[in-house]
Amino acid sequence: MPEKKTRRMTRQRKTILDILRQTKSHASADEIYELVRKQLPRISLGTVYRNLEVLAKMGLIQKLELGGTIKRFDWNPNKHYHIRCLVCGQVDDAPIAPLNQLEDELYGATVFSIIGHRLEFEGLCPDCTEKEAQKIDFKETN
Amino acid sequence: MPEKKTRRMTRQRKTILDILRQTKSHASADEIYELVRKQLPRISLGTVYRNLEVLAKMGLIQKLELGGTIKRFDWNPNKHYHIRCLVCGQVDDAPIAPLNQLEDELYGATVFSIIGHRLEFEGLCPDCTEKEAQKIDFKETN
DNA sequence: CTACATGCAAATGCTTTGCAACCTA
DNA sequence: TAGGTTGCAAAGCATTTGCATGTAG
Repeated sequence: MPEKKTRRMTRQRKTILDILRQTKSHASADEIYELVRKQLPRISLGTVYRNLEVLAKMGLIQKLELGGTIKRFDWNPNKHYHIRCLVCGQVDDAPIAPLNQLEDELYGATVFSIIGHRLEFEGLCPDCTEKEAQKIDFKETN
Repeated sequence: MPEKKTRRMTRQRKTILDILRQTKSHASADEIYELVRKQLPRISLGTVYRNLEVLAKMGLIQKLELGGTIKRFDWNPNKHYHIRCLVCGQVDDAPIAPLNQLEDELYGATVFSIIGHRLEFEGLCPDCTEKEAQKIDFKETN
Protein backbone atom coordinates (compact mmCIF):
# COMPACT_ATOMS: atom_id res chain seq x y z
CA MET A 1 0.00 0.00 0.00
CA PRO A 2 1.33 3.44 -0.88
CA GLU A 3 1.56 5.65 2.20
CA LYS A 4 -0.53 8.77 2.18
CA LYS A 5 1.62 11.87 2.12
CA THR A 6 1.22 14.35 4.90
CA ARG A 7 0.30 17.76 3.59
CA ARG A 8 1.75 20.91 5.03
CA MET A 9 -0.11 24.18 4.97
CA THR A 10 2.73 26.44 3.99
CA ARG A 11 2.52 30.19 3.71
CA GLN A 12 2.51 29.90 -0.07
CA ARG A 13 -0.21 27.27 -0.16
CA LYS A 14 -2.40 29.16 2.27
CA THR A 15 -1.99 32.44 0.43
CA ILE A 16 -2.96 30.87 -2.88
CA LEU A 17 -6.05 29.30 -1.36
CA ASP A 18 -7.04 32.53 0.39
CA ILE A 19 -6.71 34.58 -2.75
CA LEU A 20 -8.81 32.15 -4.77
CA ARG A 21 -11.50 32.19 -2.11
CA GLN A 22 -11.45 35.93 -1.62
CA THR A 23 -11.72 36.70 -5.30
CA LYS A 24 -14.15 33.83 -5.90
CA SER A 25 -12.44 33.58 -9.22
CA HIS A 26 -11.83 31.14 -12.03
CA ALA A 27 -8.27 32.29 -12.45
CA SER A 28 -5.42 30.89 -14.49
CA ALA A 29 -2.18 29.91 -12.81
CA ASP A 30 -0.55 33.03 -14.17
CA GLU A 31 -3.28 35.34 -12.92
CA ILE A 32 -3.01 33.75 -9.49
CA TYR A 33 0.76 34.10 -9.61
CA GLU A 34 0.45 37.84 -10.21
CA LEU A 35 -1.94 38.25 -7.28
CA VAL A 36 0.06 36.12 -4.87
CA ARG A 37 3.22 37.97 -5.76
CA LYS A 38 1.83 41.09 -4.16
CA GLN A 39 1.89 39.28 -0.81
CA LEU A 40 4.81 36.95 -1.39
CA PRO A 41 7.10 38.67 -3.90
CA ARG A 42 9.60 35.81 -3.97
CA ILE A 43 7.13 33.04 -4.84
CA SER A 44 7.81 31.23 -8.07
CA LEU A 45 5.41 30.31 -10.81
CA GLY A 46 6.36 26.66 -10.37
CA THR A 47 5.24 26.78 -6.76
CA VAL A 48 1.92 28.23 -7.82
CA TYR A 49 1.38 25.41 -10.29
CA ARG A 50 2.40 22.76 -7.78
CA ASN A 51 0.13 24.12 -5.09
CA LEU A 52 -2.87 24.51 -7.33
CA GLU A 53 -2.42 20.86 -8.22
CA VAL A 54 -2.13 19.85 -4.57
CA LEU A 55 -5.10 21.94 -3.48
CA ALA A 56 -7.19 20.36 -6.22
CA LYS A 57 -6.11 16.87 -5.12
CA MET A 58 -7.04 17.82 -1.56
CA GLY A 59 -10.49 18.74 -2.82
CA LEU A 60 -10.25 22.33 -1.61
CA ILE A 61 -10.44 23.80 -5.09
CA GLN A 62 -11.28 22.51 -8.54
CA LYS A 63 -9.15 22.31 -11.63
CA LEU A 64 -11.06 23.30 -14.77
CA GLU A 65 -10.23 22.03 -18.21
CA LEU A 66 -12.31 24.23 -20.42
CA GLY A 67 -11.88 25.06 -24.07
CA GLY A 68 -8.77 26.92 -25.12
CA THR A 69 -5.24 26.29 -24.02
CA ILE A 70 -5.02 27.33 -20.42
CA LYS A 71 -6.21 25.61 -17.30
CA ARG A 72 -8.21 27.52 -14.74
CA PHE A 73 -8.79 26.98 -11.05
CA ASP A 74 -12.11 27.36 -9.30
CA TRP A 75 -12.31 28.34 -5.63
CA ASN A 76 -15.56 26.33 -5.48
CA PRO A 77 -14.82 22.60 -5.38
CA ASN A 78 -18.45 21.58 -5.90
CA LYS A 79 -19.71 20.28 -9.20
CA HIS A 80 -21.15 23.00 -11.39
CA TYR A 81 -20.97 24.23 -14.95
CA HIS A 82 -19.32 27.23 -16.53
CA ILE A 83 -19.72 29.71 -19.32
CA ARG A 84 -16.69 31.03 -21.13
CA CYS A 85 -16.28 34.16 -23.23
CA LEU A 86 -15.02 33.21 -26.67
CA VAL A 87 -13.32 36.57 -27.10
CA CYS A 88 -11.52 37.32 -23.84
CA GLY A 89 -11.63 33.91 -22.15
CA GLN A 90 -13.33 35.13 -18.99
CA VAL A 91 -15.17 32.39 -17.12
CA ASP A 92 -18.30 32.58 -14.99
CA ASP A 93 -20.54 30.04 -13.32
CA ALA A 94 -23.43 28.84 -15.45
CA PRO A 95 -26.72 29.20 -13.53
CA ILE A 96 -28.01 25.73 -14.29
CA ALA A 97 -28.27 22.67 -12.07
CA PRO A 98 -26.09 19.61 -12.75
CA LEU A 99 -27.62 17.14 -15.19
CA ASN A 100 -27.17 14.08 -13.02
CA GLN A 101 -29.07 11.69 -15.24
CA LEU A 102 -27.14 12.46 -18.40
CA GLU A 103 -24.95 9.36 -18.19
CA ASP A 104 -27.99 7.10 -18.00
CA GLU A 105 -28.72 7.73 -21.65
CA LEU A 106 -25.45 6.12 -22.61
CA TYR A 107 -25.69 2.88 -20.68
CA GLY A 108 -25.81 0.00 -23.11
CA ALA A 109 -25.20 2.33 -26.04
CA THR A 110 -21.44 2.64 -25.66
CA VAL A 111 -18.59 0.25 -25.01
CA PHE A 112 -16.98 2.81 -22.70
CA SER A 113 -17.37 2.69 -18.93
CA ILE A 114 -18.85 6.09 -18.20
CA ILE A 115 -17.57 8.06 -15.27
CA GLY A 116 -19.00 11.53 -15.76
CA HIS A 117 -19.36 14.46 -18.08
CA ARG A 118 -18.19 18.01 -18.62
CA LEU A 119 -20.51 20.70 -19.86
CA GLU A 120 -19.42 24.17 -20.78
CA PHE A 121 -21.35 27.03 -22.32
CA GLU A 122 -19.73 29.37 -24.79
CA GLY A 123 -20.69 32.95 -25.39
CA LEU A 124 -19.65 36.54 -25.00
CA CYS A 125 -19.21 38.33 -21.70
CA PRO A 126 -20.98 41.71 -21.30
CA ASP A 127 -17.86 43.71 -22.21
CA CYS A 128 -17.15 41.74 -25.34
CA THR A 129 -20.82 41.70 -26.30
CA GLU A 130 -20.78 45.48 -26.29
CA LYS A 131 -17.56 45.73 -28.22
CA GLU A 132 -18.90 43.39 -30.87
CA ALA A 133 -22.08 45.43 -31.12
CA GLN A 134 -20.05 48.59 -31.70
CA LYS A 135 -18.10 46.92 -34.48
CA ILE A 136 -21.35 46.08 -36.25
CA ASP A 137 -22.71 49.61 -35.78
CA PHE A 138 -19.56 50.97 -37.28
CA LYS A 139 -19.81 48.74 -40.31
CA GLU A 140 -23.47 49.55 -40.90
CA THR A 141 -23.05 53.32 -40.71
CA ASN A 142 -20.24 53.26 -43.21
CA MET B 1 -14.51 44.46 -47.05
CA PRO B 2 -11.79 41.83 -46.66
CA GLU B 3 -11.57 39.69 -49.79
CA LYS B 4 -12.22 36.02 -49.34
CA LYS B 5 -9.11 33.97 -49.94
CA THR B 6 -9.27 31.39 -52.65
CA ARG B 7 -8.55 27.93 -51.29
CA ARG B 8 -6.41 25.52 -53.20
CA MET B 9 -6.85 21.79 -52.91
CA THR B 10 -3.23 20.82 -52.71
CA ARG B 11 -1.99 17.28 -52.58
CA GLN B 12 -1.20 17.72 -48.89
CA ARG B 13 -4.62 19.13 -48.03
CA LYS B 14 -6.45 16.44 -49.98
CA THR B 15 -4.41 13.63 -48.45
CA ILE B 16 -5.10 14.87 -44.93
CA LEU B 17 -8.81 15.10 -45.59
CA ASP B 18 -8.91 11.66 -47.23
CA ILE B 19 -7.10 10.02 -44.36
CA LEU B 20 -9.41 11.56 -41.78
CA ARG B 21 -12.44 10.41 -43.73
CA GLN B 22 -11.11 6.94 -44.40
CA THR B 23 -10.19 6.29 -40.79
CA LYS B 24 -13.30 8.05 -39.48
CA SER B 25 -11.06 9.06 -36.66
CA HIS B 26 -10.77 11.68 -33.94
CA ALA B 27 -7.05 11.96 -34.44
CA SER B 28 -4.54 14.42 -33.07
CA ALA B 29 -2.38 16.49 -35.42
CA ASP B 30 0.56 14.27 -34.64
CA GLU B 31 -1.32 11.06 -35.33
CA ILE B 32 -2.49 12.48 -38.65
CA TYR B 33 1.06 13.57 -39.43
CA GLU B 34 2.32 10.02 -38.98
CA LEU B 35 -0.38 8.62 -41.25
CA VAL B 36 0.04 11.24 -43.98
CA ARG B 37 3.79 10.75 -43.94
CA LYS B 38 3.32 7.26 -45.34
CA GLN B 39 1.91 8.80 -48.49
CA LEU B 40 3.80 12.10 -48.51
CA PRO B 41 7.08 11.46 -46.72
CA ARG B 42 8.27 15.04 -47.08
CA ILE B 43 5.23 16.73 -45.54
CA SER B 44 5.94 18.81 -42.48
CA LEU B 45 4.08 18.89 -39.19
CA GLY B 46 3.48 22.60 -39.66
CA THR B 47 1.65 21.91 -42.91
CA VAL B 48 -0.54 19.38 -41.16
CA TYR B 49 -1.47 21.90 -38.50
CA ARG B 50 -2.14 24.63 -41.05
CA ASN B 51 -4.31 22.40 -43.18
CA LEU B 52 -6.31 21.00 -40.32
CA GLU B 53 -7.08 24.58 -39.37
CA VAL B 54 -8.07 25.46 -42.92
CA LEU B 55 -10.20 22.36 -43.39
CA ALA B 56 -12.02 23.16 -40.16
CA LYS B 57 -12.63 26.74 -41.30
CA MET B 58 -13.96 25.37 -44.61
CA GLY B 59 -16.40 23.26 -42.60
CA LEU B 60 -15.12 19.98 -44.01
CA ILE B 61 -13.91 18.69 -40.66
CA GLN B 62 -14.32 19.72 -37.04
CA LYS B 63 -11.76 20.84 -34.53
CA LEU B 64 -12.35 19.33 -31.09
CA GLU B 65 -11.23 20.97 -27.88
CA LEU B 66 -11.79 18.26 -25.35
CA GLY B 67 -10.25 17.83 -21.92
CA GLY B 68 -6.55 17.21 -21.74
CA THR B 69 -3.80 19.03 -23.56
CA ILE B 70 -4.09 18.09 -27.19
CA LYS B 71 -6.57 19.10 -29.86
CA ARG B 72 -8.24 16.49 -32.00
CA PHE B 73 -9.84 16.64 -35.41
CA ASP B 74 -13.08 14.96 -36.35
CA TRP B 75 -13.77 13.81 -39.91
CA ASN B 76 -17.48 14.44 -39.19
CA PRO B 77 -18.24 18.18 -39.25
CA ASN B 78 -21.73 17.79 -37.84
CA LYS B 79 -22.59 18.67 -34.26
CA HIS B 80 -22.33 15.71 -31.94
CA TYR B 81 -20.85 14.80 -28.59
CA HIS B 82 -17.88 12.70 -27.60
CA ILE B 83 -16.66 10.38 -24.92
CA ARG B 84 -13.02 10.36 -23.94
CA CYS B 85 -10.98 7.71 -22.15
CA LEU B 86 -9.39 9.23 -19.07
CA VAL B 87 -6.49 6.77 -19.21
CA CYS B 88 -5.39 6.57 -22.84
CA GLY B 89 -7.14 9.61 -24.30
CA GLN B 90 -8.97 7.71 -27.00
CA VAL B 91 -12.10 9.48 -28.25
CA ASP B 92 -15.34 8.04 -29.58
CA ASP B 93 -18.70 9.50 -30.54
CA ALA B 94 -21.24 9.64 -27.73
CA PRO B 95 -24.49 7.99 -28.81
CA ILE B 96 -26.77 10.77 -27.61
CA ALA B 97 -28.66 13.41 -29.56
CA PRO B 98 -27.68 17.10 -29.28
CA LEU B 99 -29.39 18.94 -26.44
CA ASN B 100 -30.64 21.83 -28.50
CA GLN B 101 -32.70 23.47 -25.79
CA LEU B 102 -29.95 23.60 -23.22
CA GLU B 103 -29.16 27.28 -23.80
CA ASP B 104 -32.76 28.26 -23.15
CA GLU B 105 -32.32 27.55 -19.46
CA LEU B 106 -29.75 30.30 -19.22
CA TYR B 107 -31.63 33.14 -20.88
CA GLY B 108 -32.21 35.87 -18.37
CA ALA B 109 -30.12 34.06 -15.79
CA THR B 110 -26.72 35.16 -17.06
CA VAL B 111 -25.19 38.39 -18.26
CA PHE B 112 -23.36 36.52 -21.01
CA SER B 113 -24.64 36.29 -24.57
CA ILE B 114 -24.88 32.56 -25.07
CA ILE B 115 -23.73 31.07 -28.32
CA GLY B 116 -23.60 27.35 -27.67
CA HIS B 117 -22.28 24.60 -25.47
CA ARG B 118 -19.80 21.77 -25.43
CA LEU B 119 -20.58 18.48 -23.77
CA GLU B 120 -18.10 15.69 -23.31
CA PHE B 121 -18.40 12.41 -21.48
CA GLU B 122 -15.49 10.96 -19.58
CA GLY B 123 -14.88 7.31 -18.93
CA LEU B 124 -12.69 4.34 -19.73
CA CYS B 125 -12.43 2.68 -23.11
CA PRO B 126 -12.86 -1.12 -23.22
CA ASP B 127 -9.10 -1.79 -23.18
CA CYS B 128 -8.44 0.46 -20.22
CA THR B 129 -11.51 -0.80 -18.41
CA GLU B 130 -10.09 -4.31 -18.60
CA LYS B 131 -6.63 -3.24 -17.50
CA GLU B 132 -8.09 -1.44 -14.51
CA ALA B 133 -10.13 -4.50 -13.60
CA GLN B 134 -6.99 -6.62 -13.64
CA LYS B 135 -5.20 -4.21 -11.35
CA ILE B 136 -8.00 -4.52 -8.83
CA ASP B 137 -8.03 -8.31 -9.08
CA PHE B 138 -4.34 -8.33 -8.44
CA LYS B 139 -4.69 -6.18 -5.35
CA GLU B 140 -7.51 -8.26 -3.95
CA THR B 141 -5.77 -11.59 -4.39
CA ASN B 142 -2.70 -10.34 -2.59
C1' DC C 1 1.88 34.79 -63.38
C1' DT C 2 0.77 35.45 -58.65
C1' DA C 3 -1.26 34.62 -54.55
C1' DC C 4 -1.67 30.84 -51.75
C1' DA C 5 0.82 26.82 -49.82
C1' DT C 6 4.90 24.19 -48.35
C1' DG C 7 9.15 22.62 -45.78
C1' DC C 8 12.19 23.74 -42.47
C1' DA C 9 13.57 25.43 -38.27
C1' DA C 10 13.11 28.55 -34.76
C1' DA C 11 9.95 30.49 -31.63
C1' DT C 12 5.97 30.56 -28.65
C1' DG C 13 3.00 29.69 -24.62
C1' DC C 14 1.72 27.06 -20.94
C1' DT C 15 3.11 23.69 -17.79
C1' DT C 16 6.28 20.44 -15.59
C1' DT C 17 10.51 19.01 -13.41
C1' DG C 18 15.47 18.39 -11.31
C1' DC C 19 17.93 19.96 -7.69
C1' DA C 20 19.94 22.15 -3.67
C1' DA C 21 18.40 24.82 0.08
C1' DC C 22 14.61 25.50 3.22
C1' DC C 23 10.85 24.82 6.67
C1' DT C 24 6.86 22.72 8.84
C1' DA C 25 4.81 19.21 11.68
C1' DT D 1 14.94 16.15 12.12
C1' DA D 2 12.68 13.86 8.34
C1' DG D 3 10.47 14.53 4.46
C1' DG D 4 7.41 17.64 2.26
C1' DT D 5 8.13 22.32 -0.03
C1' DT D 6 10.36 26.16 -2.25
C1' DG D 7 12.90 29.08 -5.76
C1' DC D 8 15.28 28.92 -9.74
C1' DA D 9 16.24 27.53 -14.13
C1' DA D 10 15.98 24.26 -17.55
C1' DA D 11 13.21 21.13 -19.97
C1' DG D 12 8.87 19.43 -22.09
C1' DC D 13 5.16 19.38 -25.18
C1' DA D 14 1.77 20.92 -28.40
C1' DT D 15 1.28 24.36 -31.49
C1' DT D 16 2.47 28.49 -34.23
C1' DT D 17 5.19 31.30 -37.25
C1' DG D 18 8.95 33.63 -40.39
C1' DC D 19 10.91 33.00 -44.53
C1' DA D 20 12.60 31.41 -48.89
C1' DT D 21 10.94 28.28 -52.24
C1' DG D 22 7.32 25.80 -54.67
C1' DT D 23 2.90 25.32 -57.17
C1' DA D 24 -2.20 25.40 -58.19
C1' DG D 25 -5.43 27.96 -60.67
